[in-house]
Amino acid sequence: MPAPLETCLSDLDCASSSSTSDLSGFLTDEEDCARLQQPTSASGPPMTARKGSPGIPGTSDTPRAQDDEQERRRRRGRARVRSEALLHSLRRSRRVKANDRERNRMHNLNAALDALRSVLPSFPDDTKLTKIETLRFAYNYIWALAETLRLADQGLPGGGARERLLPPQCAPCLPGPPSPASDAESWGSGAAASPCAAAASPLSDPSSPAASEDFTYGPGDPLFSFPGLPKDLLHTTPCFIPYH
DNA sequence: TAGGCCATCTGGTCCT
DNA sequence: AGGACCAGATGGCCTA
Repeated sequence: MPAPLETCLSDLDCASSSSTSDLSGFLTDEEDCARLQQPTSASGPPMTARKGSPGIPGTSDTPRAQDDEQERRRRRGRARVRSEALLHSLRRSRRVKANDRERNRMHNLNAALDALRSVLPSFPDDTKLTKIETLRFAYNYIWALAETLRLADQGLPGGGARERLLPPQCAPCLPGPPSPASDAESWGSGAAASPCAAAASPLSDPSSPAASEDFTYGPGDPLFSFPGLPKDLLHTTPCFIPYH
């Protein structure tokens, strides 16, 4: 694992050549490095030209002391350029990795949406639902299915109502193994993670959005046409997701 | 050509 | 600290 960014940068605060010698790989072009430190190196001798001993205190105005001071400035400048390059490189590397994760996450989300589309009734023209249409349609579809079950359980004896009323497209909602069309991993391993788990609850609940008068579906709305469901049910159910 | 949809990048925030 | 999640920005593609 790479060292934390802050650690790397604090290591670079020191301008000595020994502390930066292992970072030269981050700069691909030493010439660029030298160019970027213009303020102190515009016309000075090369770094290796340093000769003689460090300046003696009290003699900093001698030509040799001035050369040493210039050399120290140049080294600090080079170290700063290297540290900025390292910072940029590490930030860039983390950004690229984060972008990759984000891309994967969105791909997984799209795969889940595709799985959802696959268990929804398809339209005759096979038009692919957009994301928002898929979510609204699924919401309405689940609501209508559960409402159908509720009415069927009220009016029909025995437990056959489900099998008779559920359209074949909703096989994953029936008890038993999940449909091959749905990727079990996309929904998680637990039963609660199943898309069918969400279908059961909100419909008979008086507090459900279904009971709200706020939303109504428009006549002929294609997203409210469910094959296999009683028409009179569809024409009396409120749509609690606004559809424009 | 405007508007809708989408993929991707990005920085911020939250969570483990 | 690193990953997940989120929302905003941006640009490409398509269609009416």
